[in-house]
Parts: sequence; C-alpha cells; structure tokens
Amino acid sequence: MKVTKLSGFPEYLPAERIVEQHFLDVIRETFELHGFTSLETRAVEPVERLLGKGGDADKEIYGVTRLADEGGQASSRDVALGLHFDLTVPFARFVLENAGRLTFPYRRYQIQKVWRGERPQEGRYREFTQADIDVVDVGELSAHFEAEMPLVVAEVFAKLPIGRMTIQVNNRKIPEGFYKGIGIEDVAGTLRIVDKLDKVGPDKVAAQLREAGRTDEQAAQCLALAAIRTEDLSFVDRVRALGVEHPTLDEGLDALAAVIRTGLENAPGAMVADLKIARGLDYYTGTVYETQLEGHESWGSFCSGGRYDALASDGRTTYPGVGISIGVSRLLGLLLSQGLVTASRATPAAVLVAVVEEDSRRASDAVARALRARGIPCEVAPTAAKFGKQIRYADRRGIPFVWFPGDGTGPGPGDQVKDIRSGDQVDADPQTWSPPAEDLRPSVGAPAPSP
RNA sequence: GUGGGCGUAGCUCAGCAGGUAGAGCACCGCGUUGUGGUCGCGGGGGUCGCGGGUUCAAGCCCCGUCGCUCACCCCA
Repeated sequence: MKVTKLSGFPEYLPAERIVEQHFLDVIRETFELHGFTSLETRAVEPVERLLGKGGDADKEIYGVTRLADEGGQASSRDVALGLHFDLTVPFARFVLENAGRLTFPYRRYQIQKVWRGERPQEGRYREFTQADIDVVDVGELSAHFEAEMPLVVAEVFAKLPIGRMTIQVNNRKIPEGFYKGIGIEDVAGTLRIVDKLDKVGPDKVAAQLREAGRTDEQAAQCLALAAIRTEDLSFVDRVRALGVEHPTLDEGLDALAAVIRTGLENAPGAMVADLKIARGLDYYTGTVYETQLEGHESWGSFCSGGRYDALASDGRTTYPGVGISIGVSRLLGLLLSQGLVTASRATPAAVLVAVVEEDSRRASDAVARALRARGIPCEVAPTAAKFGKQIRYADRRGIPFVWFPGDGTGPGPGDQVKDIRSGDQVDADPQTWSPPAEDLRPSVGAPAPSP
C-alpha cells in the first residue's frame, strides 16, 4: 500500500501544528472571554437533514456507510448518514433537540472539522476546521447581537499575528429594497451577478445584468449601490443620493447603521459598510459579514456569517439566530504556505536534558522532573550520544536550552545549562532555574527578517 | 462535473536523437575520543506513479489508468 497524501486533506508538520494550535487557543480564549459556551456535535447527520436547505448540495456531501454494507443492501432501518459540511446545520438540529434544556438567548461557540467534497484548491479543502459563534433566541432576536458577532472576531484577529482584517458588513435588505425600488423583481438572481463584482469587474457585471434582462439604467444603479463602501455612517447618505425609495431599503439602512455605529464605538477601523457583500444567497435574511485580510483581498473571505430569521424551527416555534464563522484552515493554509507566520520552534520543549551515559539516565530524568514540576516543558535526550550530537538534536528542533547534569549522581552541584543560540553556559539548579519568559513556550508570529 | 499542466532520491528539480539516472538541500559517518551550527572529505539511498504497447533498447514515444496541481463551476 503506497503512502500518499490525499488532496484536500491537509496535515501539518510539528512546527505548523504549533501555529495552528496557537490560533485555536486564541480563538477559544476570546470566544470564552465573551461568554460563549462550548458545543461539540457529532460528525454525522442524517443526509436528509443535510439536504434540508435544498439545492444540489448532495454532490458535496461525504456519505458515511459501514464497510459491511457496501455493495450490499444496507438494512432498511439504517438512516443514510453524511459528514456535516458546516457547523450551522448540526447546531440548528441541536437547538431543536435540546430546546427544553437550553437557556435562551443561547450563546455557543463550536470549533470543529467540517467536510465538503468540492474540488480542492489553494485555501479550499475537503476537510477543514471552522470556528463558529452563534446566538440564537426564541421567537425574537435582539438586533444588537448582529453588532456583537463582528466585534468578537475583530478581537480574535487583533490578537493573531496577522495583518489587518477588514470585516465587511452589509444588510441584505438594502439591495433587496433597492432592487425592488427600481423595479427589479429577481432579487436573488441580481445579487448573484453583483456578487461577482470583485472577481470579474463592473463591466462584465453590467453586461451580465443586461443579459439577465435588466435595463441599462437598472444595471447602472445596481453598480452604483455596490460601489458604496464607507467606514462610517456616510453610506446612508450616499444611498439616499441615488434617489431610490422602498420601505425594505429603509429597514436595511437603519439596521446596518446600527451595526456600524456599534463598531465605530467598540473597535474603530475593524468594520466597513460594504454594500456589495451578498454572501449566503439562500437563508441569510439581514446582516451579512465577510472578512478580508488587507493586502490579500484576492484570497477571498476568511470569515463570514449573518443573520437567519429562521435558524431553526420545529413548526410551532421559530429560533432566529446570528452567527459568524472563522475559516481557520483557509487562513492557516494561506499564511503558512506564504511563510507569513512561523513558530519559533517545532516542539513545546524549552530544554533538552542531556544524558551523560545510559547508567545515569535516572539523574537526567530527575532534572526533567524538577523542571516540569515548575512548568518548564522539557525532554530528556533519547540516547547518551556525544554531547555534540545531543546539542544538535536540540538545535534541529529549535529547543533553546541544553541541560548538562553535573557528576551523574543526580541533580545538584555541577549542573549547567547552555543557551545554544548564544553559546552561554552557566551553573544552574533545576529547583530554581527558569528560562526567560519568552523562551518558555514556542512563540508564533511573523518570521524574523532573514539576516 | 469541465478544461489545462505535471508525476524521476525524504524535499526542490535536472535529464535526452530513445542507449539501463543526476544536482542541490536533507540524512549518516569522518576530520573534531564527550559541547552543535561553518568548512572539507566520504557514504547510504530510486521497481523514473501504475499497467500495457512500439523498439535490439523506453524516464523519454503511443494507449490506458491512478494521483497531484491550476482554472472554471460551486462555495450552506
């Protein structure tokens, strides 16, 4: 059986995984700082539920069967199962299933793998990690939650060692009301075309709009609306200046203004009102979000979400929600492949405890034990090789310190620790010595400029 | 699903009129008998993705197949 990597199923080397874990730690920490509770759902859902939203999504869903059933007829009692392709569908199901035991508004975060059968490309995978937050309530959902979601992710991005992230916010009622106000009935179809603006440019969008039956005047107005992008509330006046009137448009403008206003107060510069954002043509009903990394707009969105008036419904009760999802794998994949983030070392160990000879390994183990008891990550050399080799073992992994046990009889006088970057070697006591704080754990950040 | 490109050492790649495989990096050893990195010397490593065909001879040409990759589609 040949060993081969599988396209779209990324796996990381130790140093890369340290970067990933750092990102996940920051995300979790920030979500919890905002009071979101953790949820993990099972990996599979009945295929029927996954297909619930309609469309030809079935191609992209991975089915799960027992090998014993393959080829033969699965027992008719078995439900067809598929791996979830996002975290929203399982979350909605969980809410319905546990509505009686949850307290609303229910705030949860969920960091899990999802699977999609799409053709892999750079930044697009078949197995990848998403980090979601959502708030769901019963019957009605307060509008202020729509402003909270982007604030939380803005805080995450501010803590990560990456460039500036811009969260683009829109409200679907704006294009919807605007289009209706200028006599366009096919709102979804028009949005779909306008959504390609970044990719194909205004000329092609105008052409496609005309092909789809819009007049020159309508196409021009659509493009004028889509061109509006402001960091403050001035987008409202700019829309008004286009002279279109419609009650839904008014609702959308008010709602978006509220979100942007909150953003200006809490995280200036993090959000921008961008009226071309469409995102999620199917079931987002109000606010929608997308996120771009400044200077890497062509990489697309790393984070998106929006409001659903009916996140879940059991027929009697409707649960509206709002959420946003960070595409952790996409972000990491691109940053790592471009060398924009690295880990300072490929292991958590700050110290390698050398072994003088196999007979004195117990002494080295004792040193390691003393260090670990004080929270200093370390490992003991795998063999009692020549010290040069043991130092090289540490160097290869980026372990900054090598500990040389003294006389081989145990921790105590004679022990020395060497900083292998500077070559400095000093007497040390495993009961008291500590590495500089910045060396205790691997650090994650932009790579140091090469000398 | 559609179309293009590519599969040679662990990695990045070279190879040629078809004549039985090479470089750099990495790895191991020695110089340096218990303190690495630099340098020098040496070494291990390959069914040239797989199957078939053409040929005296195939990494190279032909057919098929699998995989990887880029773009389109799509992106809940």
